[in-house]
Amino acid sequence: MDEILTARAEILKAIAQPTRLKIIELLRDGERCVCEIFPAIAEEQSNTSRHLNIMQNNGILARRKEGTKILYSVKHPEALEIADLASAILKKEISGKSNLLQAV
Amino acid sequence: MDEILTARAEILKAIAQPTRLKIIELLRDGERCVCEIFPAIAEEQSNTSRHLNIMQNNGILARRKEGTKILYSVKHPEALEIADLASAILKKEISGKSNLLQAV
DNA sequence: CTTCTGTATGAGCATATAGTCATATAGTTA
DNA sequence: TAACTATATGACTATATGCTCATACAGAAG
Repeated sequence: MDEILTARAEILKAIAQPTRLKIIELLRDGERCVCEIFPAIAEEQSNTSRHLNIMQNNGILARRKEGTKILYSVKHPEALEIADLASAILKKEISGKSNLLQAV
Repeated sequence: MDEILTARAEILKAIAQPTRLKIIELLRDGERCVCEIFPAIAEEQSNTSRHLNIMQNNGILARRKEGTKILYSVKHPEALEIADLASAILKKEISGKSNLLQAV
C-alpha cells in the first residue's frame, strides 16, 4: 500500500541527514540531554532541538524527562543497524571506486 | 568526519523516498528495464528515470545495458536490509500505538 | 517575584526535492 | 532516410528542508 511506503520513507528520512546521523552516533553510548547533545555535535540549540523532535516524531528516538532535563535515546536498535548498513554500502562503494583508480 | 556523515546520509536519502522504495521493492525479484518499471509503479517515464538515476548515482542500484534496454537491479543486499529495517521499525511503532489505543 | 537553566517554537531565508511537460538522443526497424 | 522504441534531460512549478535569530515557556533556585 502507498501509505505504508510513505511511512517507511518517513522513518528512513528521519535518519538520512548528516546532523541527525551525528546525533544517532552520539546516542549509541546511551541517553543524553539536549544540553549535552548540541555542544557535542557543534550545532545551535534550536537546530538540535528540531532534529531531535523530527527523530522522536518518527520513532527513531525516545524522550524521557529527568528533573529539569530531557533525555533522548535511540528507541529501536534497528535505527542503529540502518546507520551501520549505510556505512557498509559506503565502504563497498569506495572500495569499488578505488579498484577503478588502481586499474587506471 | 563530516564528509563521511554526509556520504552516509546521501546513501540513505537515496532510499528514503516512497517512489524509490517502491522501485526497490519491485527490484527485489531481479533486474528490470525502465520500460517495465515505470508502468509497474504507475509513474511517468521521466520521473522514473530520474529516480533510477539518483539511486544509481548513490550506489543503490546497478545499471546494465542489454540490447536496446537498460536493466536496473539492486546493487548491494544492504539496501534491501535497510528497506526491511524500516518496515520493522514501522511495525514496532504501530504496535506500540495500538497498545496505547487498547489501554484507552 | 525575579532570575536562571534547559528546551521548544515562530518567522524568515536559501536551497533541495519531486513532479510535470516537452524535447533530445541513441539504437532499431521499416 | 524515415518512423519507432527505450531512455535521459532541460525548464519550470510547488512544496519541503535545514538553518538562523529571536523569543516563549516551564521549572528550579535565589
